[in-house]
Amino acid sequence: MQMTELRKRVLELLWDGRGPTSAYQLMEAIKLGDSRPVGPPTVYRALDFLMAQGLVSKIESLNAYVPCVHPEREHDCLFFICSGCRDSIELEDPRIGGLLAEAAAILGFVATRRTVEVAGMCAQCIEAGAA
Amino acid sequence: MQMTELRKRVLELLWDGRGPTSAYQLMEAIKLGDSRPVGPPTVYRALDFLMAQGLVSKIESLNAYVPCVHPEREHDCLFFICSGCRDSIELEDPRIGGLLAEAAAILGFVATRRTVEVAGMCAQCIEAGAA
DNA sequence: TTAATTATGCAATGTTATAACATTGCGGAT
DNA sequence: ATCCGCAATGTTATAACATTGCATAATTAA
Repeated sequence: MQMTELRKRVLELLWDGRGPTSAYQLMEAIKLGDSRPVGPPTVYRALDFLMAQGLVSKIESLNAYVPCVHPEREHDCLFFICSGCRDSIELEDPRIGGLLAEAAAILGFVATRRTVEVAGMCAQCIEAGAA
Repeated sequence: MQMTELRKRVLELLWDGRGPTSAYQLMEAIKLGDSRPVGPPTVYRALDFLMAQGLVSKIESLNAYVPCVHPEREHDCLFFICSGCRDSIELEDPRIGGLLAEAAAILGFVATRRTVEVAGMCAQCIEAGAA
């Protein structure tokens, strides 16, 4: 289990990208770059690895991927996704995790993954008058 | 804007289904039933309508659809999705909506849609020893 | 009736993700 | 030295999910 060239490349592309990036966009970017082209499984495997390391999150409502802001910490990510600029804002709020844990406990449900996403429009895009 | 036969049929199938149902499963169910077969756009349009009415929610992390438990009320849905039985449990917790609204306000973000999903295993499946 | 709107049918295509199998390259054990 | 094991990647094909564009039918409004 190690950070190979390919995996590093995918992570860098995610950092460079402006907002959530789809697996196929990553493939395209790799093909255009210096590296040799890769197939879908290769990209998805790299993404799986990066997600397992907590370096990347998937935005389920977009089927796209973003680098995590706080790779070092355990992350209870919370995403705000702007339909104007297509970018996402990542926040942390332990209280939400707390409420979800509470609800899970009442149900006797053992949680393994959380998805909290809010779609809408960011302050800048509202300012800019994006409908 | 009305509840046509097709839309009613899709809603009934979602009610009858045990857990989140994909659009293609719905197509299959319609084909097997008495009605004449329909194509993907037809099913997706019916789902869009039902979601707009607040009768159905999409589970983003499954690409599948469930009927809403409280169609009448404004719904702040919160889904617990079991990887054992593939069923989902819908809850309401206004406090989560409150926290998300608070975070949005701080960002100046105008929210239009929320997705809160917790994956894991339900009490029954744990009991049954599903790994 | 006509015209406008809304709903559906249909074919093709686009997008996202995985299955199944083969290959490479590197480490250690015989 | 060679063989084996293993993680990573490559390759091909296909599964699964979703939309576009245009044509037709049904419903409503004037």
